[in-house]
Order: sequence, then structure tokens, then C-alpha cells
Amino acid sequence: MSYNPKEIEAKWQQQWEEEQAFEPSDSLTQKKKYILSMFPFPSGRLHMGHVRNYAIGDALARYYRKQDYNVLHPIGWDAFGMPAENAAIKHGRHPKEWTYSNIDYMRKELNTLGLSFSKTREFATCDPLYTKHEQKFIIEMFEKGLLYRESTTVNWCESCHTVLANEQVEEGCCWRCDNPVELKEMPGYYLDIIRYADELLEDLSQLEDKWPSQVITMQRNWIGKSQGLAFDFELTEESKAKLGGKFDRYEVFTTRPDTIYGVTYSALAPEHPITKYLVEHNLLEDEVAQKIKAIANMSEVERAKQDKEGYPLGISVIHPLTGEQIPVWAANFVLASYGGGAVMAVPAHDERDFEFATKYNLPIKRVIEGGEALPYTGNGTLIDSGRFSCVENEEAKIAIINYMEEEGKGKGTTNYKLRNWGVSRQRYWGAPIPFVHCQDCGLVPEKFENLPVALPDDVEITGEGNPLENHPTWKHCNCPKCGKDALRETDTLDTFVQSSWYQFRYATNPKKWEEVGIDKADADYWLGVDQYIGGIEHAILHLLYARFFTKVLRDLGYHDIDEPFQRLLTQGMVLKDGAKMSKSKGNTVDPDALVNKYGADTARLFILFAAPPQKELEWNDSAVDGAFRFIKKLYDRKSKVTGNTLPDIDHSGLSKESKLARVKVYEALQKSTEVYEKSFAFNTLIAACMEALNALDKQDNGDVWTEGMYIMLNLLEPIIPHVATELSETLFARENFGGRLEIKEEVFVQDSILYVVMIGGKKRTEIEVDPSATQEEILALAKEAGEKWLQGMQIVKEIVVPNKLVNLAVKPA
RNA sequence: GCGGAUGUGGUGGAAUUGGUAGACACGCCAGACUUAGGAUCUGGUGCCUAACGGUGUGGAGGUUCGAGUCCUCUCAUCCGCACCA
Repeated sequence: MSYNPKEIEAKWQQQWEEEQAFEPSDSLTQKKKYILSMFPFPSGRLHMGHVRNYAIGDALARYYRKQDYNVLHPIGWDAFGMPAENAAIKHGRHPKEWTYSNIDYMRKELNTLGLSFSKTREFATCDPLYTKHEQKFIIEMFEKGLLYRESTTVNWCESCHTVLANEQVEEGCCWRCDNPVELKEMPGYYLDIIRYADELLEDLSQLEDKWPSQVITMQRNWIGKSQGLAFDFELTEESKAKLGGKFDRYEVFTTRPDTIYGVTYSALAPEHPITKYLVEHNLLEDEVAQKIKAIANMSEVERAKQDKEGYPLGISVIHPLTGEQIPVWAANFVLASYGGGAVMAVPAHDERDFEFATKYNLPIKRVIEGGEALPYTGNGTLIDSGRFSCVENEEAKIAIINYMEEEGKGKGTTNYKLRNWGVSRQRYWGAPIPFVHCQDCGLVPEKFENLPVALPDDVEITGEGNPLENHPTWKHCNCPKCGKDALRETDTLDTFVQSSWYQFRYATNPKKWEEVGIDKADADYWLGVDQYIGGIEHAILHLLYARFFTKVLRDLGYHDIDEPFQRLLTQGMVLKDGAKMSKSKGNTVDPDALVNKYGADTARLFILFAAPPQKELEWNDSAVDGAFRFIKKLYDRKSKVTGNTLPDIDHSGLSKESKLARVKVYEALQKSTEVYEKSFAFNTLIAACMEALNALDKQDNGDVWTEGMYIMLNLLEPIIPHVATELSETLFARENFGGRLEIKEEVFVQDSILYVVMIGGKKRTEIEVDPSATQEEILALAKEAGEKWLQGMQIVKEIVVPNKLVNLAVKPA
């Protein structure tokens, strides 16, 4: 009978379903592995990226299950988000209906791939039960002061009609729709991720060698910790008067306190309160005020593209150490969102300050020796710096901070590039933020017993405004505290909130799902995730948020885990014709069609064979054929098997070809441990199996065939589970799947060893050597075999690498 | 500009930890079989050369008996961040 993937795959998928073969054990004492592929957004159909993601995860889950681990390998749906609302606008479908029907369809697609997911732990993040527990966490964070509401300048996407977190702005555009992001002042909810910045940064060192270094570096840079001095510039009396007595001083931050004597001006962001005051109270020339307003209306990205630009504000501050008067400017390069929106400018030792000073003819004062031309940003000895002159600048940094602290003029400070996480979204299809605005009590959290604050189903989604805001009754409620009429918050949570704790939800036994969001004993047993697999595009967003949430939930007492994902594998993209597969480019390959034509095993085999998982994978239709051929061949060779268990083989009595076949089989077995547990280079394991099969084909010993198939089917089961299970069932009653297979070392003992003979560093010939031969004998053989190349030469050095080669270094005699 | 990676045949990719470069697969070439097919099987296939041989891992140096692998410089491509004071 020839290989019929349809039949075999349907049969085993059904059997696995009936047996509930992939449910983890409730026993929390067994050795465990938690294998997690990032959960999908239910967009409608699977794409090849999904198939790759789940093929990798499934291979690992199946491998560890065979090694007697208790394996948690769950799947679920990251189900809230914009596309559901867009579908509503475009096709008039309700987001809920759209989402759940997509889930049903995609679940079927996943089933046809034969993935070994736990079925009982599946959920969608839009399930009200999930929302309920999430809202409870949010309220607890509020009570701890980790969540706060504030009105501030935010990133606004006009096309998505919502606010975006800093992490969701890519090159000044919305991460989702690519529209340019605008700045807008509005109230919103924020999570104080900066409070955890240090821990998030420090714990990255725990992940060294377990996460791709690239991801660690990206997170480190994103957090962007820098240490320096914060101090106040006091305004001159005249300036104070000009500002109507509203301001005395303002704070600046510098990482270069050693250059403080070189300050020749100070610059403020257009959004700085002092700048704003001057503009709003007509204290500047009209033209200048207009220019400053124009800059304020530009996004940070736009500003970055402009030349340096600034305007004197007609006020001055006093240098805290020299007492000199320093002019204050407004400048387009000063960021409102960092370091208080004000800087001390040292043109001699800072490139930006230099550029600006040159343009506007501001004085430049060198205070560090070194370099020929200015600006000089390197190290050196301080000059012209009062009591700190002649000190090395690295020492001076510390000395100046200390001095400023002693004098009460400033303090050593740490600053982060990381901004607090804005979680408000002005959209319908998300988890409602569970707060109520009461005229008397202010912002009040909903009572726990009233959770979840569920979404109303009867909404009109037009794309204009927030449907929750526009709903006739939903937002009207009573204050949970005083009972008076109040208004419900209509913002919903960023969808990244849901994906920040789902790894804990899976770990929680479903029997407890109603009652608790996270069960501590379950979480502490299953977490951290032993292997997490997903795309590099989440390097900052999801992976940083999930790490943050893990630490917050730990501090709320939900578990004792510090880091959610012990090991991370970032898979490469699936490309076709050198470009990412996408509908708009019309270069997609549909997983359904592929499975239909070749079966799931071929799809999985090709994907794991074509490239190492970390690399990009270039799609190749004829290589898929090759994968199919291999499976067919493997299936066909079942007729070669003569026994139903692992045979005892007298190795020494075998033919040369049979011996070689066994070597190849055991080499593959040897390789498998490293591949499944460490390198994930499935492509090399598959290649080793192909070599083994090729070698088996060159001999005809039934026992060797039996042994070879017994072992190979075990090795390949995680990759091509259906056909491997089918054959193992028929041939060996699946006895070959149990436990770890033993490597028989005698297979690797060779009758004779092939040595390469190199002369003068070049390969010249080969010799066969008895394993017991001494070094002298080997050299003698090598010289004899290499005579031709040794004529007229004098041997200068003789090197014998055991079991490998002989190298004779020569020079003309 | 800063940070991170990657450069190996026509292609995807292998190469213990400094030890035969190109495993395995695709493609291509030749042949076999044939109910003529985009099936299967056999053999070949880095480049130059009729051959001997030479040459070859982006490029240039270096260390070494020996370098894809280590060191220095350099070029190219990709990714991330980007006025962070």
C-alpha cells in the first residue's frame, strides 16, 4: 500500500482527540516542561508564519512528552483588537461574531496540522471570564498606585481613533495602520512600568544565553538607563518678574556634570511650562511665538528631521557654581518627554549644543582638555572649572555630583528613556477599564463582585468616535462608593495587557478558572515557560510588557516567578521570492492547500528542514516535493522491517554497508538530543535521518533495517507525527516511543580508520590504518603513500591528529 | 550617528570545540525503465583545466604544521533605536 497522508492523518487526529492524548497531568510533582508558541490573533486564516511557529513548538512538546515529562503545550486566542472593529465597519459584522467564527475556523486549520495542544486549556482573551480576572488585577494595581490616570500629551492615531503607547509608534507612525502619529493632550490611564525599570534591566542578565542577544540588547536600549546630575537653574530676579512670579527655577538633567563649567546657555522644550507661559501671555515677539507654536505642533519625528532651530526667550538663569547669567532659549531639539524638557547646554563638549551654538553665535567655552577641534566629547582633564580644574573628568563627574549634593544644589539621578505604559484605548473591542467617575468620590474602581465590567453587545460601530461613549445607556451607572449617579469609564485596555499574563492563565488548572485568575501553586509549578517561541517583532512590545506584568503580579502575591520566559526562540520570517508573504504582494502559500495536497507531515517536515528556525525561510515548491518524497520513501521501507522489536545485532559480523548504515542511524540518534534540547537545528537532524535512510538503502540486512526504522521513527515522531505514529504502531506497537533510546557505542568502533594525508598543508591522499597502529606506523604509512609529493622535499614537522589526519610540513631540500 | 547580526556552489543550507569545505535537499546534466509522466530508479554536478593539477567560504593582512572557524583592518547587506541631554 502506498503512502496515503489523508487517511493516516485523519485516523490519528481522531484517535488523539478521543484519547485526549495531550492533556497535562494534574500532578504537580512530576518533572515538567512548559512549551509555548505565541498565541495567534484570530485574523481569519492561518498563514505560514503560524505553521512554522507551531511546528517548532509542537516538535519540542512531543519530544519532551516522549522523555516522560509532564508537558504543558497550550493554545488560545489573542482576541481583542482593532481588526475586529474594522471588519465590523467594512462588512457589518459584529466584532464578537467575527472573532469567534474566525477562531472556529482557525481551530480547525490547526487541527489538520496534528498539533499536540491541550484542548481543555484553550481560551480567548475576549472571554468575559478572562476579562473579569484581568479587571481585578487592574484594580489591584490602581490600589498599589501602579495604575494612575493623568492628562498629558499622547500619541494619537487619527485613522485608528485611538491613543498609542510609545512602543506602538514606529518611525513616527502607527504600528498597525502606518498613519503618522499626532500629539494630542488628553486624559488616559498609565501603568508605572518605570517603577520596575531597574529590575527589568537587571534581570535581563538572567536571560543571557537563553534569549537571543539581540532581543536583550533591544530591551536594554529601550529602557535606556542613564545616570547623572539633576539640578535647578534659578531664574534671575528680572526673569522672575517677567514671568509674573509664577516660576522661580526649573530642573535640568545631565549625564555630563563634569562639563557644567562649560554651560553657556540653557534650552527648553516648546512644551516646557515656562515656554508655554511666555507664549500664552504674549511675552514674546509675535513672530517668535508663532514659530514656537509651530514646533510644538510637530511630532517628535518631524522635529528630528528639521535643522536645529531655537529662539531666545528673553530670560536668564544663574549658573549654580559660577553665578554667571545664562541666557535661556526654546529649541526644537529638546524633548519634552525626557529629563524634564530642559537642558544645560555645553557646546564645547556636546555635538547638538555645538551645532546650535554655532548657528546662533552663542559662546563656546572649553572645559575639558583633549581633541583638537570642538566639540570634544571624549575624556580628559578639566580646565577652567573652578575648584575642579585639573581633575580627570570621570572623577569630576562624581566629585561635582557630591559637591552639588552637599551644597543642596542638586542630586545624583537616574533617568530612563522608557516611558510609562499608556493603556487607554478609545475603542470598543477591548477589555473595559473598570473604573467609574463620580462627581463626589472622583475616580472609583468597580467592586470586585461586579466584575467583569462586560462590553454591551448592542453597539453601533461606524469608525467615528468610541462606540462605548456613544452607547445610550452603558456608561450610566451608580458610584460603587456612594451610590450616586456616575459615569463609567469608556476607554478600554490596550490588547497588550491581555497577552501580558496569558502564560499564567494556561498554567492555571481550568477547574479553577471561574474562581481565580491565576492559581499560585499551578503557576509556580509550570512557570517559567521552558521554551517560548515567536516572532522577533515582539522583542520589545509584548516581551517587555509580559516581563513587567510577571513582576507586578508576583508583587501582588499571585506567584513567585521573576521571569516568565526562561528560554526564547525567535523564529525567522517565511519569505517567498525574497519578500515576506503577504496578501498585498500576492505571494502567499495557503497552509490549507498545502495540507490538502501533501498532508500535514510534509508541510511540517519541509518547514523544519528548509532552514534553521531562527533564520528566514525561503519558500520553495519543489523542495516541498522533496520532503514529500522522503516521507513516501520512509513509508515504503516498512516492508524492509523483519522484526517487531529492537533486535540484538552482532556488529562485527555485518557487511561494510550494514555497518555504515548503523553508524548513520546512531549518529542521527546522537544528534537528536542536542537538536531537541539545545540547538533546535531540526534541519540537521532531518538531514541525518535522510543520510541514515540512504545508507540503509545500500544494504539489505533485515535486523539493521528493523533497528534503523525503530530508531528513526522515534526521532522523527515530533516532526512528522502522523506517519511516524502509524508506522510505529504497525511495526513496533509504538514500543519505540518509550523513554530514551540507548546509544550503542560499539557501532562507532571501526575496523580501520581513514586518515587524510596532508603534505605542506594540502590534502594529497588517504590511507587506511588499523585502529591499533602506533603513531610511528601511521607516519610511515603516510610517507609511503605520499612519496610522490615528498620527492625533493625535506620534512620539517610531522603532525598526527588521532583518527583524522596526518600533516607533513615540508620545505624544499 | 549608535547598537545588533549576517556574508559558504545555480538555490536552501551543512561543517565536533582550529583538522578532508560544500553533508542533506532543491535545481541542473546524463542514463535506465516505461502504460510517455511534473512518476520511479542509477550516476554526475564548486570554479578553471583535455588532463596532471590549480583554485576556492565578501575583500586585504596576520597567528598556526593546518583557518569557513581565532586576531586586525575593510566592504556589502539586513534588522533595531534614533536629537535621550
